[in-house]
Amino acid sequence: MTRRKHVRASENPQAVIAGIDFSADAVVVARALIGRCLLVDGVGGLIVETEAYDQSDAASHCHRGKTARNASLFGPPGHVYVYRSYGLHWCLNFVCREERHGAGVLIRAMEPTHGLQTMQERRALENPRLLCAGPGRVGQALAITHAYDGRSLNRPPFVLTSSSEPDLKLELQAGSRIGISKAIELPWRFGLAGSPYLSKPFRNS
DNA sequence: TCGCCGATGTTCT
DNA sequence: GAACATCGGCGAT
Repeated sequence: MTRRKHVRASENPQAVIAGIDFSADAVVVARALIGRCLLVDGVGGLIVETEAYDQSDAASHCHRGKTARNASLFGPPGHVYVYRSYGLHWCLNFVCREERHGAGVLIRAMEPTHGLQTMQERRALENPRLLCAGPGRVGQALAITHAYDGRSLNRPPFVLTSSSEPDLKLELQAGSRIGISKAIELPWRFGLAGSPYLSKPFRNS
């Protein structure tokens, strides 16, 4: 029997964080992230909405290759990619797949659980339901800036942990991604079913 | 409740 | 010059 050529992602232990193998496909990582707890300097909550972006996908920042802005998308998996959206908002992504390929998961919404008062002050907003309901809002609530671009999710200020109840069955929803005009047919938006903290409800299908 | 609009950095045509 | 992985405010329904 010949030696296996296929390199299992688990052979890259640095890419496994909180039980998630970030060298897997963006869709796999995007689904796995739902229900995980993300803290930045001790502030954050449960991830309830994500979107996957892949190099083969015309809507992705990495589709047209590496530039100064998206360089960290082509770096090691399990790191962070931060970009400025519409010149105003900082949006948080997790890099996945292998180096050189470029792929990531956009964190679109969270359920605030830690540092609620800090997030309310940063957002100048009381309503917990709207604190992290959208990628720009997540960036503001967690005080994300370009300074975090390229950092490892495995090191401070980032802490990514499994759910406190690992046996809990999370019901996931999938649908079209939001705010894009290309590749809208791909059902690469994922969310925690029934969560009131989503940026937008999922259409019933 | 809906839709338009302005703010504005990076990239592409 | 236009598009863009957005958001909040405003006026019209």
